[in-house]
Amino acid sequence: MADYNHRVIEPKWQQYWKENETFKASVDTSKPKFYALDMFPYPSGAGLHVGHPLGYIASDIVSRFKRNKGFNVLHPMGFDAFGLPAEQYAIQTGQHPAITTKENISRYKEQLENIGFAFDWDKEVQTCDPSYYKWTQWIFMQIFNSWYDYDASKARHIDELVAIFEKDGNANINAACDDDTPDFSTEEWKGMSADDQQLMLLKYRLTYLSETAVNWCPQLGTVLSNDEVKDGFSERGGFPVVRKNMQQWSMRITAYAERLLQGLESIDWSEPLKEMQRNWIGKSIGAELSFEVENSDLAIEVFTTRIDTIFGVTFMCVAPESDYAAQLTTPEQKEAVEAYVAQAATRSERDRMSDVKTISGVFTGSYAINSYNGEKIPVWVGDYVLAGYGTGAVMAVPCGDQRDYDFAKHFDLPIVPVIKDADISEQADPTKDGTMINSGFLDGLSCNDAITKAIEFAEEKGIGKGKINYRIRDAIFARQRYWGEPVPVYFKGNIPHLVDEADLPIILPEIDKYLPTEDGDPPLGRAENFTYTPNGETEAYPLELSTMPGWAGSSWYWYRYMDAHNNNDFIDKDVQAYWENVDLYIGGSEHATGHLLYSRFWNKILFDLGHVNQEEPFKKLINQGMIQGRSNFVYRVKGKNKFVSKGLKKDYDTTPMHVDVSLCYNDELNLDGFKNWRPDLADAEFILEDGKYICGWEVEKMSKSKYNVVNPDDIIERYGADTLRLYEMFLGPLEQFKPWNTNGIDGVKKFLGKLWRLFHNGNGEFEVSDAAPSKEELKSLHKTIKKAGEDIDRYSFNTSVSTFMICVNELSALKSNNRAILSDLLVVISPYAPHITEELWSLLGHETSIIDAAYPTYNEEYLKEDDIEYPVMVNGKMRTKIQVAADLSKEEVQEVALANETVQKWLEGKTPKKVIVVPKKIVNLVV
RNA sequence: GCGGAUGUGGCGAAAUUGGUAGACGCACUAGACUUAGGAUCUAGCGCCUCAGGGCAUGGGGGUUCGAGUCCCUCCAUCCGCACCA
Repeated sequence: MADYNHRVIEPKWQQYWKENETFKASVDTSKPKFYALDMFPYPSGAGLHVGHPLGYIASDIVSRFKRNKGFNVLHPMGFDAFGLPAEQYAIQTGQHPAITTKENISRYKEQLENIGFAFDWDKEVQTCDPSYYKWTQWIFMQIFNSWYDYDASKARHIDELVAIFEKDGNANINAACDDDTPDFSTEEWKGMSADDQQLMLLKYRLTYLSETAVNWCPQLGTVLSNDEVKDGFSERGGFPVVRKNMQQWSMRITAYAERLLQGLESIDWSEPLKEMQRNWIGKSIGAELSFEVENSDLAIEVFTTRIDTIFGVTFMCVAPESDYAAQLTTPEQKEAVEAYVAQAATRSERDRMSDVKTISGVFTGSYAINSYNGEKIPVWVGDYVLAGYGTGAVMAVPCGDQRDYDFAKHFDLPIVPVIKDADISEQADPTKDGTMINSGFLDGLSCNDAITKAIEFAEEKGIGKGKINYRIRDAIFARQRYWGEPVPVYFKGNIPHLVDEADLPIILPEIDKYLPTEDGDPPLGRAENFTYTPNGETEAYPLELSTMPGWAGSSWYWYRYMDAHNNNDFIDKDVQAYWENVDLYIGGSEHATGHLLYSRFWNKILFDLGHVNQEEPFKKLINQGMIQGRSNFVYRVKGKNKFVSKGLKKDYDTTPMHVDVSLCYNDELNLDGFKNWRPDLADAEFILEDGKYICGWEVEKMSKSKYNVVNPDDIIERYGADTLRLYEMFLGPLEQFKPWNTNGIDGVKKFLGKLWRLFHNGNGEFEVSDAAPSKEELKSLHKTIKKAGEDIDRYSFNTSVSTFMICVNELSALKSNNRAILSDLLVVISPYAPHITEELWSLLGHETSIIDAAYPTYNEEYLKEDDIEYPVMVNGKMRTKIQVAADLSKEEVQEVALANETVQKWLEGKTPKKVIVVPKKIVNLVV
């Protein structure tokens, strides 16, 4: 073999790894473990583009590096295979989503294999596989059988709750439950029918049924997720979407709000990502307060973070959707309020959000009593109050809250200042520093002291208490769709029961059409005999017709990889104890408040119930930046089939037009290719500059319609997988968003050619020397070993590629072909460019894969300089450079510097006040 | 509005702890070898200046012998949340 030929080498080694099961990982307690995980892809019909593998390449590099370092590495891959596009395709074509999914997966696998990843395919999981979703259903059952004990701060088995109810009723427990849960005694519990007991328990279970609003599209006959709805219309088809209440499964993630927040402190995630989760959880510390209503038994409950401003409350405001609105309206105001509520209901969520400037509201006719000063305050309905947050009612303090202020100004309600020196002539002042005025017994206190005092008062009078509120809502756990996991629940009457564990999995049934039934049931309603007969009974009961949401299968998959073929358990306890959790997780930040939050939630439940030994699933998380498309443009002269090169376009009236990026090389248009691209361009004419047609470009999202999609297969065919891998890393920092730009790829390809030539003589024959390595060679190598190792520790892959280039350049300059040097160098480069290094490694005569080679350690001895050059500065300005031996002390360097002629001249006989010698860097004399 | 990031040559970018800013690569220029190759090798490549030297990390100010890095302030771009009481 002569020249470096990736087309021969790469398939050869991919085949070798496959045959030898090189990447198979199993428990080995003699070695430390390392678990590298990628967010598994949804296999879409479009296949992979060059942006997808970015994170996989990074995790692959770390995996291979860790393996060379002696770790037992688990690096699996699988597919998040339930999802909407396959179902959509099924609705249109009638093809079963399983077939579409299977085809897409095999395409994805082929593409992934071409890149040479060190995946252990034996551990592959597919969420749509019954042997996988059996355990998703099993986990659902564990969650169903749990309740959350706030006193113990953990989930416990529902049987323990039943035992408590039997002993003490529910008076003494502090559990997460529905808001409308009544108090009951032991006797009352025992007096309930079995069904009523079940309905009561459902109010405590960590997954429960409740009425929730969904986006219902009557024309499509289906429920849509929030991101499928745009401005009140379905994204697909543009049909109107309405809010509709449906009985659905939810997961009580709110019970875990505090622990999800606290847990962030213990994990190594990026600050922006943690911040996103914190915002999503939305903790706010305040107080809950109840206001009596004049001439009524009702009380209005509010949540406030500023109870110190209680004396500044001049009105109350309730959300139009809240029950308060109807309850508090007096007969005189009935007509006005009903009209307002009806009008508010027609405005879509989005209208209300985008139109925050318009102030609207109406008086209910009722008055509340401020228990702190006995004052009568009017109760209004206003759509700036949200039904979904807090209690759906607020105490309005116009002096301290801008929305209350605007409302008060608009309806001419009083504004009472309660903080000294706050200027509220133009707007509210929400700041919390100052002393209280007009505030009765709070006068003279600071805001913080006033909060404490006001809460004490409320507690004494029994009208309120300190409270922590969270913004996070329970997660809806049902989709009225076909292509998802069936929920392992059947109904006796309206009471849900779990199927027997032995009957798992509940297989997704075949149906004739992937659409809802005529009477509006989900697609599963079409299945024949989709029923369940409990053990020992003869009657068949209907099964739940909703399927699980997309996030179900992805909320535990990292555990299944550890023990993918286990038929007896979702994971073997010992296997889990060995692999623990994920050491490095790489994926996009778009999952910040979805997958990553749900996964932490489920993991905590599994932890509480004793199924896993780690409370957090992902120790270290990196968000790889998206690779954007780099679109190319040609400029058509208006009204003509003539195109003008970018540099000359200012002289013409032109319209830009996307051109396929594969027709451009370094932004120069391939004219013949362009003419053949589309029939209407066959007789296109060009106005060239310097004989070339130069295209314009812009960074956009990679998409088919913009003709900027780059397929990794094309890059691999032309440049090779090793070049692709190195180049994606070389493109810039992993976390950064960056456009794909093939312009620089030649440099990386050249580097691999140079590496190849280090091992070959001028005739292209393999030739290495067995001579002892020279000092320069050792220095170059050890510098590289050190830098590459440090770079991986801080996930700086782009700088490592530079380091390799420098090393290869240095060795070429030294005409080095030393076996020992090159052998170590190969191991260092192998995580990045596995194929070429395997080939050269085997040419060196090694019989095992380079992935099992020991990573070389560097020796400081070789890194020492003979002489060090110190710039000598006087008052920070550079004067001269001195050469000194590397092992001189600071004082000795200082002496040499002071003795230097140029420096002497500058100092003009003066003695510097201060001399700063920075080791191996610089000498600075301060006069 | 709130929160978070980012800002360095023609371009992608380095600079890990405050210590010679621009490593490495692309593009560009010149040359060598060839006798067409999108090959390889060598050299040059921030700006100004005749030079000594000066100016440069979004703008302005500060701390320091010394600032891309720390502090204050303003500007621009991107992302997330958004009437959250």
